[in-house]
Amino acid sequence: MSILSKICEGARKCRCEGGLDTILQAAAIEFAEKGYGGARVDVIAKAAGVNKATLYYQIGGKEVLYHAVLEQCMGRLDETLSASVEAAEDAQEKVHAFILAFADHNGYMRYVAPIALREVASGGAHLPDSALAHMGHVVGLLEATIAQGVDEGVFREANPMMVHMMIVGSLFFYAANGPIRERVAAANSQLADFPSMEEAAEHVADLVIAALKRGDF
Amino acid sequence: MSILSKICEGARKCRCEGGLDTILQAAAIEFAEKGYGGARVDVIAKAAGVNKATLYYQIGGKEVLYHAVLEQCMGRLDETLSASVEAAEDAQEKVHAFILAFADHNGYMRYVAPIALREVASGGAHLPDSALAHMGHVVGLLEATIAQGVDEGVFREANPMMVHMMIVGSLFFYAANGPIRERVAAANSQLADFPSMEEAAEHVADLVIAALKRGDF
Amino acid sequence: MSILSKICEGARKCRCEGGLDTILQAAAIEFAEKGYGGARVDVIAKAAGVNKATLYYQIGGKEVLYHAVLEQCMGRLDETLSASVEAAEDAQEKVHAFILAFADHNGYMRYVAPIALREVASGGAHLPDSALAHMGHVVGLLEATIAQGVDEGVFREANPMMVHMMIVGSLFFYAANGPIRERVAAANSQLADFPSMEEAAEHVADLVIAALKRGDF
Amino acid sequence: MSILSKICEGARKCRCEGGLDTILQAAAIEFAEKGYGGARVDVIAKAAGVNKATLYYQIGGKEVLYHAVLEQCMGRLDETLSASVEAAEDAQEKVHAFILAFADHNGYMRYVAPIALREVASGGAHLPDSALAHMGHVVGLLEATIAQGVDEGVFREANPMMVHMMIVGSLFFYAANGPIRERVAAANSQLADFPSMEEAAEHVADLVIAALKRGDF
DNA sequence: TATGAATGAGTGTTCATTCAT
DNA sequence: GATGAATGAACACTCATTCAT
Repeated sequence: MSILSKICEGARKCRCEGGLDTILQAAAIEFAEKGYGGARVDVIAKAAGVNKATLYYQIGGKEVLYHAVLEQCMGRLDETLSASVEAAEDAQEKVHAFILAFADHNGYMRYVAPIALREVASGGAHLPDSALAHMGHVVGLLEATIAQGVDEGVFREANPMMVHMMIVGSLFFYAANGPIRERVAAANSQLADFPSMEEAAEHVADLVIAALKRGDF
Repeated sequence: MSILSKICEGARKCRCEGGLDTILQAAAIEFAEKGYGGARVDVIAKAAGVNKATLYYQIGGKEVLYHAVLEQCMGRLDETLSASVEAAEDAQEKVHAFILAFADHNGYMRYVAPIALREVASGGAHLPDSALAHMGHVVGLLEATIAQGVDEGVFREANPMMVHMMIVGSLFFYAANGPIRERVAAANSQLADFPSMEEAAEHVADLVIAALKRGDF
Repeated sequence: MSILSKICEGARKCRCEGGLDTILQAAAIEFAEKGYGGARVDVIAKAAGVNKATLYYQIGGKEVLYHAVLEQCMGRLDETLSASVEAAEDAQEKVHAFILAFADHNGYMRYVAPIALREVASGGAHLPDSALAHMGHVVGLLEATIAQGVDEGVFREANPMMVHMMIVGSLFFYAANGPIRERVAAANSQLADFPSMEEAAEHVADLVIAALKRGDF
Repeated sequence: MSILSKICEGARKCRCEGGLDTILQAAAIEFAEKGYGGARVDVIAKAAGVNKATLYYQIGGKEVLYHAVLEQCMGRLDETLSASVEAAEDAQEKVHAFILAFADHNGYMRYVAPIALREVASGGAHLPDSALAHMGHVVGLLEATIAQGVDEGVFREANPMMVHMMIVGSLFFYAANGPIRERVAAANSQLADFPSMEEAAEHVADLVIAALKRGDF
């Protein structure tokens, strides 16, 4: 059973303002900003408007909280992507839909990107298996889509993991990079003009689709 | 004046085993693994084989240490890339050289990638201007190379920042992703076969060069 | 609002042995013995029988603790003196009461004197305004009493600050000087016989009253 | 042998800028301002313009340094007072000379007063016997002077230690109290007018002489 | 269920002192 | 004799976690 389910399980009726979700959201923001090691449980509790002891009572500790956040993020991402891909018809559209849905992600990207980048940076030190399963499922989506494209005769064979890395790496990086990009641009006005997240996603889509057609992976 | 120079300035000769560089290396590893907030000065000192007070005498504090690490990383990266690009002739070769040099980076990639990913994740919260300058210079390299390619008639106009994000995001992500990739693969044997860092870099190079030719940025 | 009130404010109920007052007392003793710079928070916590973290939770830090001690000392002194002076009838009796009450001070003198001497020595470096207000009030008491004496025709005009310095300086000094006095006396038996604190206060009272009558200030 | 002599002894030829006296002066200022516990050896060394290790080589440690400072202060005070008293003729003049010389003390009062107040506050915890001997000698001076006054028929019998406390306490306190006095006065303009150190000393002299005549000690 | 209070184990940093040259 | 570098032992303060109600 996943961590989130365990937390939400049965009798745990959280009467606190906003319930468990408020806590998870506050935690996501804090973990995104400071990383696991730099995040403070006090800060999360205060931001969520609950007593620290209540947080412990409801969730169980810093690590459990972090796992729950990761799982929720990955789960929602998985859902969103699955739905988007399923809604598209042919392989090329599916890839396009995957990339755009990923880049948008209902606005969650704002804290999912930093958390994911940090998680990658730590080699997945805190990544629970349940989150990993979602990741595997997403790569599986891509795999199936590529296979479909090969069947359709539009794509060549490609390593789905490699394609995934390319998409995800670029987009997470671009999503989180805003503040730094602006500082670089402030120092060099020639670089001051960069695309929005959505435009960037379109570029990535063009690139990836072209590469899939050419067999560059 | 840069932080590193300030630290090294004048006669401050470190008699400890291996000198300042040992400390910086140990710090790089610790910061890479745990992030700024999770890194412990004690651990760095012990790994470097120096007394914690010596570290403070030589460097001055956790934040200064982190800045020095960042600066050294970025500086070396800047140097390596500049040299590689300069050694190549035409624009296409320059881009190829840039990407491969970036991916290799004398083995430093192992801790540069995690540090960079975390720094991006925190919005550059701890990024000193001197490190930023190196980043700007690297983007400038790419800008000049693209312009040269346009002159040569092989590339179309492209936003250099966007190109940079694409390359750097993918490669840092791929470089740091090893452990997670393996866990995903362990759970799904169909995904078990992925390219080495060098091969991945070649893929990225192919992709980027093709996109520059087509004008996909 | 004063520091002490801030600390005691609202529901912060100290469940530890003896409550906040035990901590303040332990702190007073440590600060009296070692001074601000030499006092150790660990020692205070241990002496008060509370965990160091509890002390921080309840009070907030070394400087706040010191301020709270100062404020409590000055506040109690102010109260005691005000009451004693008010209880006396004519000006001469008031001065006498002031001096004797000051010297006794419910046994608090033991640590108030050292703390005050050190505070004076540091030029009031750590003296909070709230403590200063109490001091001002005490000098005001003296001022009013002298004015009353002038009205009564028993005293001549005098600088109240000067009178205050004289009384307070002598008595604090005498109160704290016990151990040194004894060492001097041990080396020179002719000096071995000195008055008790109460007798000393009587001497000071005689002196000061005589001087006020003659107009020596 | 006294600490100072031991330090200055024989072969120790201090080549550093200003020699031992610069160090002692810097130390006196630091100890006066921060107290023993709050004083920092680094600060003293830097203020004296010598290397910290040199200070240790020449003097031997924080406590020895403090003892040396105390001894020098007390020694100079003893000398000054002895000379002043000896130069006066009758007992009343001697007391007057004693008090004025004490208050002036060649400008050393500025740091002698704080140091002495703190030393008293700590019960003489760091007071070396050699410094105590000087104190005993000074009290002896007063004793002899009072005896002379009794012989001359102008004074009555008095406890010399008590007289000493009175004089020294008031004057040290007044000397060090400047900054606090001004803060009190700033808050209550009626108290804003106080005598100079010299005038204060005259007041004290009047008081003490009158008391000695009346037999108030 | 919810929470103010309490705490053991750190955490970055400083200090008096010593070492090696 | 003089000094830059090195260090063990603190030191003020914090944190994740638990307790008592």
